[in-house]
Amino acid sequence: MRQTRFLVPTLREVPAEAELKSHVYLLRAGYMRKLAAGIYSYLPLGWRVLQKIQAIIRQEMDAAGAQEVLLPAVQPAELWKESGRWSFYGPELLRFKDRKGSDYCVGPTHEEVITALVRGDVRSWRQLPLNLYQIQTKFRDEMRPRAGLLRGREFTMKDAYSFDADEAGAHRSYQSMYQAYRRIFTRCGLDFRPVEADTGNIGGSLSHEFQVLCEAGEDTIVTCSSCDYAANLELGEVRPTEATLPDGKSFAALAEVATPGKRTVEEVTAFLDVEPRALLKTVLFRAGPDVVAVLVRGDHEVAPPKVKKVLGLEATLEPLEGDAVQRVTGAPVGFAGPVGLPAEVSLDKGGAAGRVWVAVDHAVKNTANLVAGANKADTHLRNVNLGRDFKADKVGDLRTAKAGDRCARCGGELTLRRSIEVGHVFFLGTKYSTPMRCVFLDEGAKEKAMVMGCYGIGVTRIAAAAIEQHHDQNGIAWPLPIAPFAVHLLPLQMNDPAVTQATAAIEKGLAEAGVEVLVDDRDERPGVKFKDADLVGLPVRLAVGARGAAEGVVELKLRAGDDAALGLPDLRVPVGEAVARVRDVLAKLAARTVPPEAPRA
RNA sequence: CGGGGCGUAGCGCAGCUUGGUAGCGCGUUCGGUUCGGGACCGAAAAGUCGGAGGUUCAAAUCCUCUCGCCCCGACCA
Repeated sequence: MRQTRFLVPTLREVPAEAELKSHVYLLRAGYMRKLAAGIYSYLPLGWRVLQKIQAIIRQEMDAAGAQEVLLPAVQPAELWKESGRWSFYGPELLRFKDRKGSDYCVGPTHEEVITALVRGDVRSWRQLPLNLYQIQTKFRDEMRPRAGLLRGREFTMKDAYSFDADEAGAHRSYQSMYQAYRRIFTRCGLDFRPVEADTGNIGGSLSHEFQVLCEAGEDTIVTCSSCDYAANLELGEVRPTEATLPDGKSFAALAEVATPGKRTVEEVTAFLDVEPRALLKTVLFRAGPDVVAVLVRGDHEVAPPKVKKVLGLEATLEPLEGDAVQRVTGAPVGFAGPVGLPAEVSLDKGGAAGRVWVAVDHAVKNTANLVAGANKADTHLRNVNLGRDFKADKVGDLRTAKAGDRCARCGGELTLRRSIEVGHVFFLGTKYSTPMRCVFLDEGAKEKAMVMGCYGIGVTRIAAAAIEQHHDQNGIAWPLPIAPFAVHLLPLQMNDPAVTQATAAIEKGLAEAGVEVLVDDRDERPGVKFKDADLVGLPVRLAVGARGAAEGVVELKLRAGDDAALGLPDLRVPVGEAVARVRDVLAKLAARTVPPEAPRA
């Protein structure tokens, strides 16, 4: 491809709107342009990258037995009312009316559509398992789009849905997708971790996220330094510390202390001159009609997904609002404590009474003589102890992990790292198939709900994440499999016959060898071409200069700068050998992103 | 949605405090000299100053209201 015939509008200056490197370079190097907040046009280079990523996804999905379909972007409200999400999804769902006044939405995800499709055409156990996927533009009206492609409102997603006859089959489908995802992200050149994740609003019982390690990410994951345990921060398990609790005789006497206006951990610790770890923090949640009082130490944070899991709750935990706190504790916000909490409470006036659960984190159990709220305005209690002063319905791991905590599996040290979620797999069970009557007849002619899984990949987000992991101060350095072209060929003087001849010969040779090459045939000075080549970030650069061309040599250089690592001690390559050398280098680069598992037949 | 910031030529910005001719750099076009890490000289095109209303003889500048964009917090591929 000749660059004079290819739209690559590079910018010398950083657009004011961009901050993150991936965002800056995608704009500066001419990969995309913004149309509105979180909505982008992909220019030829950008579209080639997305197509490369999509091709990898298609290969792996097909190899895993999934079939590609394309579902509508515009969806009728009826379907969403059937699943209940028309009212639950919230303002992220872009809704509109057609000319007849009927409600529609632009699909943010496709569980409803796929379930409606499958229930109509799949009736027999003989047709299962079934895995359908699509690569499509999604729209989510995000409250805050940011960082270019990392969080757009319109984005490209691969979503897959599996349907099985039973749980065991569904687990096989889940595992198959999990392995396919590992291969996909490896092939995209990403440094990632599969982590245990919360099932969130999509529901289900099992879920993993694929997180790309990167400081610019919005997520935090915990990883163990000794074993391969990794989880989303909100779920990362912590091994309880050794009990420091003295026996009952060492409990100091319970005592009230006046703490006028001191509500927060900071205020109370400063006022009483104690460490945060000497405090007991009581956080109240609403869980349906019930209340959950979660007790963690002052230096810890509650992890709601863990609480939900430990208590085995169905309902989601919502923070309890101020007047409800007053109703439960009899005190204003800031003075809640475990001592003397009611066993039952009616949250809403005249409403049914709900239970008050007390869930205690290990660290609270293992620490003696804590300071806690007294359930009385402007008052705290000293020397509060589990067992003597209050009882727990459940003791468990309820807090967010901190760096330096111990791994629950092996006792190794936990590390917190920032990351970008590029994929998510969910085991759904019958969450959608039961209410939407997606059923089949089993071998005994008995009607059963299909067991489902759903699997998403952020295609556009992969492009951004790859740049976050592969760039330097001069621009992008694409991993070969998703680079828009493999080779950037730079004739440095367009008026030198030896240069243009050598360039044409190499271009032809590469084309015949099936190597994708972009030729910078613009009448620009060498400096401009080098700068733009660094910015655009193609893996291999071939520079053809007048001096070299006269001697019959060109310069072969890797964008990532690790030429020596690939056995390229000398940048100068004879023109006649250039194509062979490039193929050799490309083969070595390609070997870097081959998944460890054996290729499929 | 809350908090902060910004809208002036394709991009980056100045001008606004103290109203009066719309400017600079880059890019673009034409001519010339250059040619291995964003060259130089000369000429040129290009802006309803985000929009609406108001104050004024006069508004990019002052006032009001709007729209858009970016960044920080609760969500997710």
